Amino acid sequence: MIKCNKCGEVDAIAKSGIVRGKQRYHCKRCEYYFTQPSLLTPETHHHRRHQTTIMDIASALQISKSTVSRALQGHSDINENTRKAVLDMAHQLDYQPNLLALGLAKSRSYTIGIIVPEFINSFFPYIIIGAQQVANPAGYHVIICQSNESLETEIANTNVLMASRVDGVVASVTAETKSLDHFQKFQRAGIPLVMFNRICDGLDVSKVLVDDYDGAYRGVEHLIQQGCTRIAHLAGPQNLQVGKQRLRGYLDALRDYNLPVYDELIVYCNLTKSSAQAAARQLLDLPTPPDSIFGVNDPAAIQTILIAKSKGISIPNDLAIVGFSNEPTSALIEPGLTTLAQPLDEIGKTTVQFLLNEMEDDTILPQTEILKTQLIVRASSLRKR
Amino acid sequence: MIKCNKCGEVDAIAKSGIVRGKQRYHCKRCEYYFTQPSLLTPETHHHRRHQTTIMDIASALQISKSTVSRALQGHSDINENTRKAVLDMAHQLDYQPNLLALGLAKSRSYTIGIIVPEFINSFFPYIIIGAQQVANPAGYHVIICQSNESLETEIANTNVLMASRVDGVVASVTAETKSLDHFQKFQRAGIPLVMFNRICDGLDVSKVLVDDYDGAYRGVEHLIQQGCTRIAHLAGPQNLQVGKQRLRGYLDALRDYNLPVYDELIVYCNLTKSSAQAAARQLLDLPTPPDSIFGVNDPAAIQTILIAKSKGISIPNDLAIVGFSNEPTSALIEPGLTTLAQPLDEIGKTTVQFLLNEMEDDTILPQTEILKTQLIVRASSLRKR
DNA sequence: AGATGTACCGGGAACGCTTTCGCAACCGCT
DNA sequence: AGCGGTTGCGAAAGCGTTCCCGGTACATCT
Repeated sequence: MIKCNKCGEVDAIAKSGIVRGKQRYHCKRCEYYFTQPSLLTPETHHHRRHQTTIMDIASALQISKSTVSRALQGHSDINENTRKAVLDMAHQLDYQPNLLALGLAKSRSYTIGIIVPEFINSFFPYIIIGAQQVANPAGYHVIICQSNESLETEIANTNVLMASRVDGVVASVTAETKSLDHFQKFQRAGIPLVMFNRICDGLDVSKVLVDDYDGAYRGVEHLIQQGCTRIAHLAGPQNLQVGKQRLRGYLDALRDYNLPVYDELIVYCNLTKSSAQAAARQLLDLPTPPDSIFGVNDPAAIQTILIAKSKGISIPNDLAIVGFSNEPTSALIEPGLTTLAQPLDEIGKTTVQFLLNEMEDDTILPQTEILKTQLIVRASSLRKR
Repeated sequence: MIKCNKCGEVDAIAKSGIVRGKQRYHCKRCEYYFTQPSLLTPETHHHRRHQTTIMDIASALQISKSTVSRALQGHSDINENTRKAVLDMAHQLDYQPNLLALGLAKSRSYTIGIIVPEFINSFFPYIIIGAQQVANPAGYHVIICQSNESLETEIANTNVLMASRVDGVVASVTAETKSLDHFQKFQRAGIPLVMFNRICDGLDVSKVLVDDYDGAYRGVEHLIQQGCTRIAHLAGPQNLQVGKQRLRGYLDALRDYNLPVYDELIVYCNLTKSSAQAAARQLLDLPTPPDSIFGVNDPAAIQTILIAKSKGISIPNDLAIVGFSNEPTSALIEPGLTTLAQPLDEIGKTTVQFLLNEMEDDTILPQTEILKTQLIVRASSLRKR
C-alpha cells in the first residue's frame, strides 16, 4: 500500500513516528525515512498573485535572465534589437524591478532614511520636501520616520532604518535625546549620517545648522531697540545645540547692551505645546513680569501670545514677543509674530547633498554648514513711540 | 608559462582575443577558454562594511543558520538553551535582520505605502500619525509618499511602491487625478488598496470618508441661520468626491431654505494656495459680491479671510466665512474661522485597519466607512444681531 | 588557413533569509 | 527487542536580482 519513495519497496515499510502532524514511514530495505507529500497543496496553495520578474520576460522572449538584466540596465554588451525587444516586453508585462531583490544583490537599497521629531508643524515638512528634491533625482527614495519627540521611538526608528539597510541617514533629534549610542550604530556599520538643526554634541558627523546664536542675538537686540529692558527667554532644552546657542545669543545681547540678567526670566521647555504653555504662564505670572519674551521657537511664542491675550495683556506694548522659525501661522496670527526665518528648503537640500557626497566617497571628512537666518519684524514686537 | 586552469597543460595554450580588457587564453587540449584572474582584487575589493547576518551568529555558535533563523523567530522546534544562546549572541553582535532578504524570502515586505497630496498643512500629517499608530503595532512600517498635487509624481509614487513590493497601500489622490490606471495596477497585482478622503469614482476599493455632503449642508445652513442670503461657494475640483459632495451639500441647503442659486457665486479652485486666492478674488470683485462664502477647505477659507481683510471688508458682518477641516491655524487667525472638524486620527486608524483586514483575508469585499464631521462655530461667521 | 579580435548571450554563484524535509537521538511502552 | 512517538538540528531549495566568466559565431588580420 505505502511505497518507498526511493526503492519502490512496498512490504518493508514500517511507520516511524509522526513528524509535524504527518505520518512518517521507514523503509527497512533502503533505510530511508519519508512522509507522504500532502496531495492538497499543489492546487490549493495558490502562491499569492505574482508580479512579473525578469524571468517572465526572459521566458516570454526565450532568452536568459542575464540578458534581460543587462538589457534593462542599459549595459553595453547587448544587441540593440534584443534590448528593444526586452524593453517592449517589460513594458507590455508591466514590469517593475523588485527593489528588495535588487537591494539584496547589490548590498545597497537606494534608500535614505529621514528621522524627524514631528511633522505637525510645517517646519520639518518643508525641510523634507527640500531633501526629496535632491534625493529623488539622484536615484534615492526616502523613508520618513517621526520620533514623536520620544527617545524610545527614535531608537526604534534607527533600528528600522538599520534593518532596511538604508544607504544613508539624515536626522534631527528629539528634545529628550542625550545618549547617542543609537546614532553611533550607523557609524559603526559604515552608514553615513548627517544631522540637521537639532543636533547633539559628541557625534563626529556632518551637520547643517542655522546660526542660532546670531539669530537669537539679533532677535533680542531688536527687542532692546524697541525699548525693552526686562527681556525674558522661553528657552529650549540645553542638551540640544539649538537650545544652548539661542540662550547664549540671548545672554550675549543682554550683556552687550548692559542689561541685567534675571534668573527668573529664563525658563525652560521641552518643545512640546503643553510645556511651552506652562513656561509661558510661569513667566507671565511673575510678581514683576517681563516686558518682552524671546521664545525658543514659533510654536512656543505663539502659545505665549495666546496666553497673554487671554490674560488681557496688550501686545506689543505691555509685552513684546519674538519667536524663531517663521512658521506660516506666525504671519496669520494677530498680532503677527516677529521671528527669525530659516531657509528650510536649503537646509533639506544641503543636508542630503552632504549625505550623497559621503555615500559616494567614504573618505570625506565631516563638514558643517551654518546658514543664516533672517529677522522678520511684525506687529508682535513693533512698538509705536 | 600560461597554464590551463583545467588540465594544467602549458604548451597547447593560444591567445584567444581580449574580453573586457583582459587577455583570454584557449587550451586546445581541453577546449577550455579562460582568463587570468586579476591578482589585485581579492584584497582591494574590500567588500564594503558588512552588517551582521544570521550566518555570523551561526558560525560564532557552531550551529547551522536554519537553527539560528528558527531561534530568532520564536519557532517551537528548538531547544530552550540553544535559543537563549542565539538570542544572546544576536544581541552581542548587534544583529538587525535584513529586511530586504526577509522580504525576498517571504514575498512580502511588511511595509505599507501611504500616498498623500501634501503634508504642509497639518491635515494629512495627523492622518498619517493615526495610520502609523495602527500599522506599527501590527508589525508594518510605512513609507510615505507625497505627490505634491501632481499626477505625474503620483504615478511615480505608485511605481516606487510597486517596486518596493509593499503589502498594501492607502492613498488620497491629487486634485488633478482623473485617470486611475495607476491605482488599478495595485489591484491587478493583488495588492490591497484603501482610499481615504480624496477618492475618485470608478475604483472598487474600500474607502474611508467623512460625510462631506452633511458637513457642507450644515455649514451652509449655519450661514443661512446667521441671516446670509447671498452665499457663495469656493468649490473644489469636481473629479474628487470631496469637491462634488460639498457642492451638493451647499446646493441642497440653499434649495431647502428656498434661496436662489447664482452661478457666478460658485467658483472652482484646484486646492492650491494660488488658485484659492484667485477664486477668492474673483468672488470678492463681483459687481454684487456675496454676503458669505463657504470654502471647500480651511486653507482656501483662510486665504479668503486674508484677501477680504486686505480689502477692508469686515468679517463676519459684511462677509461671513465657513471653512472645512479645522486646521490648527483656523483657531489662531482673527477672526477665528468657523469650520467643520474632521476626525483625522480616526480616519487614519480606520483606513489602515481596513487595509490590514484586506491584507490578511483577500476574500473581504470593499467596504466604506463614513465618519461624521463636527461644526465648530467661531467669529468668522457669528453675526451679532 | 590559422590565429586573433569582437559582439552577444547563457550558466551559475552570490546576496541573507525562510521553509521544507530528512534524520539522528532519545523516551516510554509492550 | 521492537514499535510508536517526540525533540532538535542540518541540508538545501528557493525568493529576484546582479555580476563574473565561459562559450559560440563571426569578422578580420596575417
